[in-house]
Amino acid sequence: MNDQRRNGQNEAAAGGRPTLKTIAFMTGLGVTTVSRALKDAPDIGEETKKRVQLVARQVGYRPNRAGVRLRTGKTNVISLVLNTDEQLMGFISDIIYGVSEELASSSYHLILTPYSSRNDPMDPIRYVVETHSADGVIISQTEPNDPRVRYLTEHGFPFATHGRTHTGIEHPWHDFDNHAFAMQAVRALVAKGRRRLALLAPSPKLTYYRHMSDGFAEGVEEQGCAAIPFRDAWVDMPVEQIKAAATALLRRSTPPDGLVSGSGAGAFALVAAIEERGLQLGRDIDIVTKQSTPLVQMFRPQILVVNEDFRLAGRELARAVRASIDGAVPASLQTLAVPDGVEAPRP
Amino acid sequence: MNDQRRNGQNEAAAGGRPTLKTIAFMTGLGVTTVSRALKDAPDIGEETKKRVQLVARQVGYRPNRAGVRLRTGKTNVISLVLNTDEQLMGFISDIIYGVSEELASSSYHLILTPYSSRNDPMDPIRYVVETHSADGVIISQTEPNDPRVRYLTEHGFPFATHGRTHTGIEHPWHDFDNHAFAMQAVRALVAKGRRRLALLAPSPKLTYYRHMSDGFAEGVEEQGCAAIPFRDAWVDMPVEQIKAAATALLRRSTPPDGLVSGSGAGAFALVAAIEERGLQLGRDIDIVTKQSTPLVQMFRPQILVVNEDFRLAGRELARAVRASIDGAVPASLQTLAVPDGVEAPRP
DNA sequence: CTCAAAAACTGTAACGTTACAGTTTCCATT
DNA sequence: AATGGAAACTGTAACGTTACAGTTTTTGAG
Repeated sequence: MNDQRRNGQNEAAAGGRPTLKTIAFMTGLGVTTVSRALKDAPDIGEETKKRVQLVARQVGYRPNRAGVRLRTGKTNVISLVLNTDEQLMGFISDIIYGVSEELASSSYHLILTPYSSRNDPMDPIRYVVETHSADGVIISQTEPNDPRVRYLTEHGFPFATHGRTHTGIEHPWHDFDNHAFAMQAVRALVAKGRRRLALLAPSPKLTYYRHMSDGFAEGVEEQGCAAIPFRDAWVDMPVEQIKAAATALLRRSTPPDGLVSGSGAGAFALVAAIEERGLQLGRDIDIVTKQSTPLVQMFRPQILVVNEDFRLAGRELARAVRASIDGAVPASLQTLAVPDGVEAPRP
Repeated sequence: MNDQRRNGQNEAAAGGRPTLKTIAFMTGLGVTTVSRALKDAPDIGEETKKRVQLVARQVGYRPNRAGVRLRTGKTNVISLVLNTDEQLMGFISDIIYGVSEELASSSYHLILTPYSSRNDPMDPIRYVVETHSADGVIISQTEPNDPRVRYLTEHGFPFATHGRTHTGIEHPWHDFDNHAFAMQAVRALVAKGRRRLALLAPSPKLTYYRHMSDGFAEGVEEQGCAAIPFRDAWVDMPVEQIKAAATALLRRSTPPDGLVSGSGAGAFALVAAIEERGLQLGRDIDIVTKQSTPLVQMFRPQILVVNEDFRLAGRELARAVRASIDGAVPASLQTLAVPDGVEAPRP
């Protein structure tokens, strides 16, 4: 009698989506048992586990995220922190897709935490940590002495960065080997007979500026050719400005005959400046550029390209934060994508 | 005595982040009163509200999302459903940024729900509805008879679409006026003396294929010029294929002298095909293209462009879902972005 | 001064989950 | 037959919030 009344209350659950209570009622087990059976706990009988899991599947049980989160504190969310000011960062979508791919088979949801350069880049980081709105974060545009890395480390908050730092902190990261890229680029240009090279590098405040510049310098030294400074132009500025700077560069008394572009978009600006000046790609001058989509290459087959796989970056970053959340040591979560080499001009 | 012991228990809250209990303890009020004071309920005294809100600010109180979500069922999340197969959908990042901008000032978080064309596009939609992992969804790549729109409507689940449908269902949407775009493009080309026009349209399965094609046809009729079919090529296929199709088109006995491209990336393929054929842009042939970044235009100043603002689209979509969640009627949540007109070639 | 009604405030329960501390059942030893 | 212990299962409480149904206090009318 008493039991019947108790069970009667459970019928309430029949209305919405199934909960542990629903399954407990259907199997005649306790809620705790059901919970433990579903997570394959050792103190539940094999027979029972099978039965519970079967019923759970039949009724389409999905754990209520709010319940889990409230009880355990685990959000099952990974936050990707993005700077929304970037205009030409088309590859960002590839990173996002890569992260998504990796998280698809997990229980994690991906949330985007945007910020504008007009505000403090620390704001979104502090927000996530303070409100614990995610279990881990992915950040990009890392700087040599990145305060976000310090903050996250100090707070023991799991994260992974796209790009390394010089903080002296061992933290999870994924990076493209821009040093190798620049060296390969220089070698390829020299092999084509170019002797006066210039590099369109990223903004000096970013870590990979150093890597790319150093690689370039090392390549130039190794090959014994001339490096012509590409002043006041970075890959992350508006293409019009890059083009203007490139035009100025080409007007010098000793213009470069080989250019290296640190981004796919930058290459367009360089090509535009070159052709406007009446020079011919492949004859008067050559370009090696990074590319993430075959846009430039299809357009100007003479261009030399090195592929950078941003989907891979997204996957690696997601994997790294996930492992970091699970307690892996940072030093084991650092991956460097080595470029395949310079792709020859298309026929 | 009894009271003292009770309050003593509250000290536990001092450890982590502040909760309603913390504020209740600090102000000597009940938890309920604090909760109501913070949401400006009418049955709380002005004096008390001020005091509570002050303390809340001082201790940096932020409502626990899991608590709210568990109790009220509201997730404070909006899901953006994305097809991760698209390679060249660089503008997707602009939509994302637009959505972010609009949600930044609200309590909503943005979560990304990806899917691959290899699976059923309904999967992510069903997932969100069944698990109630968001309060509303934004979907793109709408088709005339989109099953997702039917499903969401039937389930009374708030959503907004990027692109209209022909379902006969009044639902929230934002769209770019591709009909107007195509007509403007035709007029601009005719004004330049072009008489044989071809359109690089989107995939026929998408709703806006109709809009753009109809606009093109109407323009051609109005201007009394010839429409040359652009066979087997759509803006959403790999650029190499577009280029190949364009090359074939230009080899016809009566090739077009004016091209309309439904996407910025497509324009690159067209320019490549044109120049490879030895034709000169602005002299032998003209192109009108949609663009979201000034890449093409900077590169080939002769090109005619119509701007499409994807950030705006993101903002409008976010606004629409939000309003839809708040119960606004769908018919009031439909916005059409009318193109500014064709931008003249740059000097 | 009384009393009704309005204003201001509060305790309890519940959302769905899991950690913890049991309790019951069953079996192998003595 | 008693007993110790392992195996299998369960109830309670708590995470932080809010709806609901109160209770206390204040106010104003008579």
